Amino acid sequence: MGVKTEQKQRSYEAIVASASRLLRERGIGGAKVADVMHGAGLTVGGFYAHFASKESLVDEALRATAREMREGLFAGLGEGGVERVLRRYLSAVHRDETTKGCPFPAVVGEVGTHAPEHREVLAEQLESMVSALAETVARPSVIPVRHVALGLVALMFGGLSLARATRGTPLSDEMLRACRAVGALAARAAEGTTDSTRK
Amino acid sequence: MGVKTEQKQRSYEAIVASASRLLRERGIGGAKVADVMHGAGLTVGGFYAHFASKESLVDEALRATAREMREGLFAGLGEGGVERVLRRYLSAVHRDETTKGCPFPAVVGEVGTHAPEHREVLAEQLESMVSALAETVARPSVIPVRHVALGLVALMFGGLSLARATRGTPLSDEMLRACRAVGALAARAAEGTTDSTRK
DNA sequence: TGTACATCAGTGAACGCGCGTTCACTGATGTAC
DNA sequence: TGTACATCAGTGAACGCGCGTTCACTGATGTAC
Repeated sequence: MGVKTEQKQRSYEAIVASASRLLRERGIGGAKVADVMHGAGLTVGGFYAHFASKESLVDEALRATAREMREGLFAGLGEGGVERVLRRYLSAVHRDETTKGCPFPAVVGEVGTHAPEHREVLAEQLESMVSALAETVARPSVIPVRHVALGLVALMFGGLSLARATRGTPLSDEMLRACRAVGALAARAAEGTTDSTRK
Repeated sequence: MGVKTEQKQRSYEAIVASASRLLRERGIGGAKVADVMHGAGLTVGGFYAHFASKESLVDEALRATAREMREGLFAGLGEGGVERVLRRYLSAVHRDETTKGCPFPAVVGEVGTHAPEHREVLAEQLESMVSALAETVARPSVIPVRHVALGLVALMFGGLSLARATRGTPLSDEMLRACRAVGALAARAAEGTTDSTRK
């Protein structure tokens, strides 16, 4: 097991890439096996030569997309990079390019309500994101750096999810803007900086 | 139209109440028509004497649950009540009682990915929540009160959604606690209060 | 070098199941005379 | 007061469709001799 020809490996990667797109765009239920295979240039029947079930494909795509997001979002950022992360994550581009970026808005609701089988993988990927974000939080901090990171992840995820769900209404852009402002405010307050009037 | 016997009106209310429970617990896709009717003490076939489609039931239940949440969450709170709202919303009880409370964690992901037909109703109910929360934000504020409310709603929604999706893992409780702290920090920072070391 | 056979990735139709919706029917209640 | 009929809320089986999964088959590639 684990031994694959090059051709099969290429197909496997095409399936994961297609699933990664569809999972973010349509969620777990919306990423249908036939559509995923079609997106990989293959047909339905071949799927089970690569994965034991749709469930394991979703887990794999969730890991792949979360890692990809971290690589883009935190690239070249260290301590003090929080505001840049907020601007990248809570941008109109990120909201509108639904096949790329963060997978959480498309899957968290489903995992919370009727797909607990993905809870472990989700928690593990969320933890990775929190840890990565914590690296960009300024020290010293008036509350634990990890708490700041957890709160900011909730704000970012919440803001993006709500902005996507209200796309096309005035609330959507407003939500992104407000979350960037409130996130920056919280980050600076945690830092202890009292210059709260800075533009 | 609009004319109903008392009996039919009672059945209608039982259906909406059942849908309100199931919608919050299982989301739009998980709130199946047969289950909703069974929860109301009726059978499937009778559904279409009350609603034109599942879609209109979901809209109705979304309005009902969001209103109910606002009535509980903001009851007896005025300006300066933000921290109490945060403690109520981001509590373990609210996370665990999935048939009650906020409907957003169960529906926002679906509306964003594959149920745009509920976008209008969702946006309207979200707007009501933002307005209600804005009433509890302290004035004067260093950024618009409405922006503070938008950011806090995103933080609250995001924190509750993530805590529910990771229920049972250590991350879940931690997320609630961190969001309460970061929310309070942001609210105080907006207020201009510099006493950021208050316990 | 050629022939027979094995291996392997992928195909596409079919299966089983669940869901929203429809519809002929039932049983209770009200009304005309 | 009793009988025939209309109305109305609800029943439960059936329909059509979509989805995850299975499976007999195909066509290409590799290997033995």
